[in-house]
Amino acid sequence: MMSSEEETEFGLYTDKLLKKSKRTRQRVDAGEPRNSYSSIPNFSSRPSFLGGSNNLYGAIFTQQQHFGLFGPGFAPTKMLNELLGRQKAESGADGEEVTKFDAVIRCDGSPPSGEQLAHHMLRDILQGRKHELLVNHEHILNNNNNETKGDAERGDVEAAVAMQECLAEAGVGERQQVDLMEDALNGMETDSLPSPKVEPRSPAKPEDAKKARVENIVSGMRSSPAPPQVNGCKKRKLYQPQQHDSTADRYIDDEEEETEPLRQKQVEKNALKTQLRTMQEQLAEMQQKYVQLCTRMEQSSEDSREVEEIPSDSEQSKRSPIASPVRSIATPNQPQPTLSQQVSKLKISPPGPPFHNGLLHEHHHLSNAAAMYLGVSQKFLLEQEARMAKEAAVAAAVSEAQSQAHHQHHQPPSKTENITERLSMIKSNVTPTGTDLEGLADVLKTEITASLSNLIDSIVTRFVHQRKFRSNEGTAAAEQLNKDLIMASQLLDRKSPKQKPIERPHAPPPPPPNNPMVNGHDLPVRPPMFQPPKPPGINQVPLYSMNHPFCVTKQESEQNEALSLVVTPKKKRHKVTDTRITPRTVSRILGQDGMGMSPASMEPTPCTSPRPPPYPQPPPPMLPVSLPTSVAIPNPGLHESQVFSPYSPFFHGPSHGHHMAMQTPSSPPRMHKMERESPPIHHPPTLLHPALLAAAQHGGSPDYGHIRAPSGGLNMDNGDRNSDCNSGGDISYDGMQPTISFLCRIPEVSLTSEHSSTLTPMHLRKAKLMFFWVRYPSSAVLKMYFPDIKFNKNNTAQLVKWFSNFREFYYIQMEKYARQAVSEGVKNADDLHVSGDSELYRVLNLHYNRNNHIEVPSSFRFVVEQTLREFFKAIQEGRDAEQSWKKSIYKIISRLDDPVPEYFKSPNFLEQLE
DNA sequence: CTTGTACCTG
DNA sequence: CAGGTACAAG
Repeated sequence: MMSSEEETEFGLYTDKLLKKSKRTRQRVDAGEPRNSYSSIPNFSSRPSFLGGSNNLYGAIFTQQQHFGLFGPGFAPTKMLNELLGRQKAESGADGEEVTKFDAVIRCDGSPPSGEQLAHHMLRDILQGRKHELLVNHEHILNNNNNETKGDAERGDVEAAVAMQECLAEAGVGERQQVDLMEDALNGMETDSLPSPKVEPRSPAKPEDAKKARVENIVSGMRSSPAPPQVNGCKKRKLYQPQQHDSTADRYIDDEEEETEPLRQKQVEKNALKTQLRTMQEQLAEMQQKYVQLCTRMEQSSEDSREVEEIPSDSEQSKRSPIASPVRSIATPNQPQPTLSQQVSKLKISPPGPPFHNGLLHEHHHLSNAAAMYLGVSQKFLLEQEARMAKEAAVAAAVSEAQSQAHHQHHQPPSKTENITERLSMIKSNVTPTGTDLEGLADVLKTEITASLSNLIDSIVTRFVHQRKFRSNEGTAAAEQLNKDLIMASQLLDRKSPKQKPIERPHAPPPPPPNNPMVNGHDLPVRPPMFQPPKPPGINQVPLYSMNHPFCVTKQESEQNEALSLVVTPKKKRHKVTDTRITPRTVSRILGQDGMGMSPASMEPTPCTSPRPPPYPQPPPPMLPVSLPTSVAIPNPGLHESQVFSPYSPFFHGPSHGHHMAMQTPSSPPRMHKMERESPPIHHPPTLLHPALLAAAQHGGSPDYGHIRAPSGGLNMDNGDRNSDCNSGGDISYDGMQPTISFLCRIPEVSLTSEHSSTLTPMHLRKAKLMFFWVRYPSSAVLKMYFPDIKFNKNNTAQLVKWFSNFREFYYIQMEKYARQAVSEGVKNADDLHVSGDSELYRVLNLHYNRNNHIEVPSSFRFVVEQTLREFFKAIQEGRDAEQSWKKSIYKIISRLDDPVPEYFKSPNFLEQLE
């Protein structure tokens, strides 16, 4: 069957080539049978795991697909929910939105007053009372007014002094709040306002003046026709313009949109500035609080564990660096630095010893996320300040009359009315002209809220996970099984991609507690990093928030391009460009040569099993047309061999060190004898990925301030609805929308997290890494390995296109180096070897694994070598003059696809690609 | 008509 | 890397 197929295939092709001389360019492989290489049953020359019985394994496959999807993260989610529910029941009448916080706080058993304070503060923030806090805090900052501190001192958390002050302030009566706020505003104007053009306040009747000022702020915020430029992201439409339009009309005054009163601008600026600053301070405080919580939880849960890392003393040293930036801001009687400076202080990511237990590591992780956020905010503020200054110069003509007109339109609030509430209310109804500022505020609010809740969720989840995991190592075995099944399914998928997914017949993995390990393969000795996958999305938000659009400012990042494309009415495919180096990678690369493996990568790397020597020898080099047909015959024996081959998770090869010849000598010979790798080593299979290990080791605190992470994950989420809907939705979107969509629609995007249809740069990286295993993945396989993507035609095509591009690059390189070898007089193709230090290899690695996220599987090197030899032979024989001479090579190479390691499906994997 | 691929171009 | 095209097969 195979041979006949070959003949017809080629015969047809050549016939058509002869017929159609019209097309000049040589079409090497157009119109190959659909997925002809990989979809042919048992086409692969590899031992066939599945034999011929597709149905049976198909069932397994589809079942395990869900298995893999839900994976270990499933149960924890449930547990979290249960925990939260229980805690809520216990907590009684507390607001619903604070349930999670309750759970968190009470995790350690005893909620001291400090945590109660934190609790209230969180609730305050969530409920929008932050304005009060902001203003009051500002009051503290400017006036060092400690009179109302009250019982804040009884808090037992010394690190949260600033927060406590803030909280204490928040506790004062409303009347006092009004005064405090007014004071704060005054102080703001006098102390922190760089521009002198402020209406001098009259000392005679301070009350009235202050009220008037407040009114000015209010009206100014409403009326300011700020240009739609936000943080340098040029002319993006702003957040929810329709909503603002509809509501704003009621407030638009006749004249107010014509000119911008400078003073109003300034006041507005100050108000927002203050708000932003305070929110950031609060965020920092929350971080701090979080650290404390982590520490407490750590202590409470560590009883039974060995307490190597964290003697209670180290807590102090660990907390202090975090608290210090906050204090530096909260410290009264200090000249207030500019807002951006303050933010930059906040941005300092807490150093401190690396903690290698999950919680503390998580703390670092999240703190970094928060730091990223702060960095984002800082950037915005810088730009905002710049813009404000410019506008101030432009709008030199201050129109007092206008501001007075505003006063008429908006009566001063009754005394009992909470000014801050009114502020917030008005803020939600500002005219579209002020939407840039407004959008910022909204985004900040949303983002902070979302980040906080996610932080907390994450903590709880981690905690629960740790608890559970310790008592239940059996999960490892389940994961192992899962992995194996996936491998099988992958092979199967290539052969019969048409399988329809079958509903998962039984419940997901979480094995019963106390279930001993089924087999001793996967020992619980996991590096901390690999906590059971978090419930989807728990960490997604922080991750995505790092890629906040604020980040992408002027630098025309490629991602910017994608975003702008989305904005344009014309529907375009998301351009997902990768390749920007992450901070961590920078340090890694700086430490070592470009190809050098990072220490992390030297860690046991499970699934990158070297190609086994007993591999069915590569097809007859000189006869590309006559492909081995034997593999077409289902061979049960091969099934066995596959199970126990190095590819199988159950295989345990020699356990000595594994050496990839990845060193990079100073002057690497492009090609040289390949040290046929000493016995292929296979490490005990784990789900641990080098990237994960790397993350665990480098997880400390990359300096996000220097180099921004690629702004991935920001592509418009509108892809959810499929392509056709995109164009319609795009118009109404604005620059803020991506963030909003990610942070506001947590239930949809984050908590369910899987199922954005947008391929992010992270996905691109992942796809590139996958290329090490598969050159010709079917779309079914691809879909399987991107479970977080809701596929439609567009993104499927995009993903397929990626691999097409990968191949293109790959073959170009191959041809290039093959020709070079020919020109250099290499005679025998067998003399060509590709080792880790080959230039070719380096080029490829740079392309597909630029940041050395993973250790390149030696199988890939083998494939490269084979490809190179094929090209070499073809060129040597002059076959390259023939039409479509590459086709045979492609065909050979297409059979060298390997199963992609299962951990590529892990949601964590994507995260670890940064 | 859809899918998959190669090829070329920007 | 994406757009676009030309193919060739289901």
